[in-house]
Amino acid sequence: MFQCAFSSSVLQPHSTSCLFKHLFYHSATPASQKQPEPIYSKKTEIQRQTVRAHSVKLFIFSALQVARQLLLQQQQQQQVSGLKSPKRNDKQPALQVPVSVAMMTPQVITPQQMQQILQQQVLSPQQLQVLLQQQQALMLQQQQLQEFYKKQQEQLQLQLLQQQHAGKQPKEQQQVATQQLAFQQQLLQMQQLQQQHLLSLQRQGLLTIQPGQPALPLQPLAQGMIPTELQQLWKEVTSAHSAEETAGSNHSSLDLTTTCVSSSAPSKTSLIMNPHASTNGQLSVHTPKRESLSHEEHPHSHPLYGHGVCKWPGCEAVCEDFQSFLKHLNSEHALDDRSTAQCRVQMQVVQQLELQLAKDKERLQAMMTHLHVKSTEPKAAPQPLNLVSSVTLSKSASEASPQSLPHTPTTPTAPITPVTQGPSVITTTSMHTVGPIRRRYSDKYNVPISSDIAQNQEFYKNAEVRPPFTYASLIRQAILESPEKQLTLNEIYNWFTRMFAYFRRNAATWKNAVRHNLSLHKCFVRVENVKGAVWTVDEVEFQKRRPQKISGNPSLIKNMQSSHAYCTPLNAALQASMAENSIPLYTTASMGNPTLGNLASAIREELNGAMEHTNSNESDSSPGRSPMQAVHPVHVKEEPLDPEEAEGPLSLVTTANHSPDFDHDRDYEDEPVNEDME
DNA sequence: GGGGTGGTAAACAGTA
DNA sequence: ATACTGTTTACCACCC
Repeated sequence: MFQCAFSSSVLQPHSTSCLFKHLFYHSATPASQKQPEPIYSKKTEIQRQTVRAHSVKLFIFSALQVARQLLLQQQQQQQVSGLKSPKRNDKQPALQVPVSVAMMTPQVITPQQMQQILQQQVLSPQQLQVLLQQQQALMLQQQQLQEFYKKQQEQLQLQLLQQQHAGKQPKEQQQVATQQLAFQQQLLQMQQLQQQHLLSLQRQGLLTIQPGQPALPLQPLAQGMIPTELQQLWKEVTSAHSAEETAGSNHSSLDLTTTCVSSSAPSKTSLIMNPHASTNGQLSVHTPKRESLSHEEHPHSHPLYGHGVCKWPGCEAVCEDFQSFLKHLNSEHALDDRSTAQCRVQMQVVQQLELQLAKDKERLQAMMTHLHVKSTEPKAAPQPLNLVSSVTLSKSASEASPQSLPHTPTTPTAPITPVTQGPSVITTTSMHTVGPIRRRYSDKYNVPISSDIAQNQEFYKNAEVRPPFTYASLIRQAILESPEKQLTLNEIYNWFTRMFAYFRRNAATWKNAVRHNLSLHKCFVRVENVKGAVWTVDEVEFQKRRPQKISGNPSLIKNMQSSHAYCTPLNAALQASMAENSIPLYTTASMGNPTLGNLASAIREELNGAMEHTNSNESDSSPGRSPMQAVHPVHVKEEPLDPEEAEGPLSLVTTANHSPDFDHDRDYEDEPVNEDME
């Protein structure tokens, strides 16, 4: 603002280019890109402490207007009294001096003037302090610049004199001309930059310029520029800059002049995100000047304008052409509290999105790192199963997506069935639990392993989620999924690693557990084969122990038995059962709405076994085909991962809501009825 | 509190 | 000798 470039700058210009770079930097560099350089770190600090609020900004701006009037008088006095050296004024082209002086004499306010300001405008002590500090800095700066320009002028003068004395030396002439031209160009650039800020001010409503008013003099420098005009321009520039910086002080990426893509409608904020505006700061280069100049080349390049519609969030006003759009933008979306609030909202939105993006990136990186590590695991454990697992892993890696991570249970690849993913999606730490898990939730709560694995196949493959099933259930599933319904120990290992990312680590532990279970449970039968020993499943023995679990919920069994239709009653029973058992992991709060169908499948699967134990022959749910009819100890499943084919209970689920068909019942019905009645 | 179940660790033996 | 396979035991935890 008035503190801008010249205010506290300690610039020691050693060349005109340096000077103008400095100016250009302050005028063209968006607030979002500005780094707290020493030049104006003090300034920014003051800004942050004093002029952060918009109201304060406007207030100071008004004060600046007063100061500007005083400065105009001062400037005139300076011109009259001859601030410059008479020598320079003598032969120097008249146009250069005033311009340069104007350039070098920004709103330097004397303490007396400040007092006048105080008399006219009520300034708070803080504001006054700011102004005084600025004033001092400005005076310093002015002196430096004047000295600098003196030297420049003298140098030019000397060169001109040399030319005159030495006659026409085309080379030197050309050099001087080049210098002057460069200088003029730089000044012209400055004018353009000032014009940018004028336009910016216009857009922000801080400066009112009539359309027909030649407020943006673009005359060549040779035509001269009234110092007061330049001074005014400069003040506008600095004021505009202060506005920008003040507004941007809250957030590094906020540039009120350009990046205000905020949304008045919170629900639309994420959708309105302009891809161009999301470049975070790059748009800030899109200054009004460039708009005014470049939109003639690219008439519709404004990020807030497209397809004849104002893209200001929540606006969508139709603007026939770019000019009308600009008019609309300046009138409807001027710098006011509303727009500022919208920008702040958008700022927060962007912040959130950036945060989210950062998290997702980090997550992706972690996934890739993890998968990469896993892919190298076979080297450490050169086993056939690991080879297979590595192959599977590569596939999984290619399919891996951040959504598959357990942190994002709502994502597509995450387990669709909240029931089955309940224990899996709680936390990451829970998934990586190495210690003993005393209960396998799905086993306990009768979740069908086949359907769970089938539906959450990708999830289990990619996420190190411990499957909520006992080793016995998993082993059995692995064996039943095999074409021959028999697997070697190594093949079981292989299945574990292939199907579950969790079992790609701590191999010694879980393999020991697998062996332990194979030996411990009578349901696993070791069969000597030609190639060696294979393991099979004795479903009878396996089912013997399962009814125990559901026996704890006789009401559910009763409900099931009395139900002829599986849809609603089953779901109701399931919910009731959940309520009774107070299964926290299956609550909607933690996992979203559970898929009742899948829950029903869980119950159905378990009920198949339970009911077989209680009243297997009265399985009313399958009038045409009792579960026993579908029994086949070795059921070949070519597509074990297909939910419809993987296991009966799932089929029950999927079909139960449509028709009580048990064509696919083949899981627990495998065991003979007689043995179920045991 | 006891029994059943499940997970983990470990020892041990046999085998390739 | 080593790794794998298979058995067994022990301990602990959870649930009923």
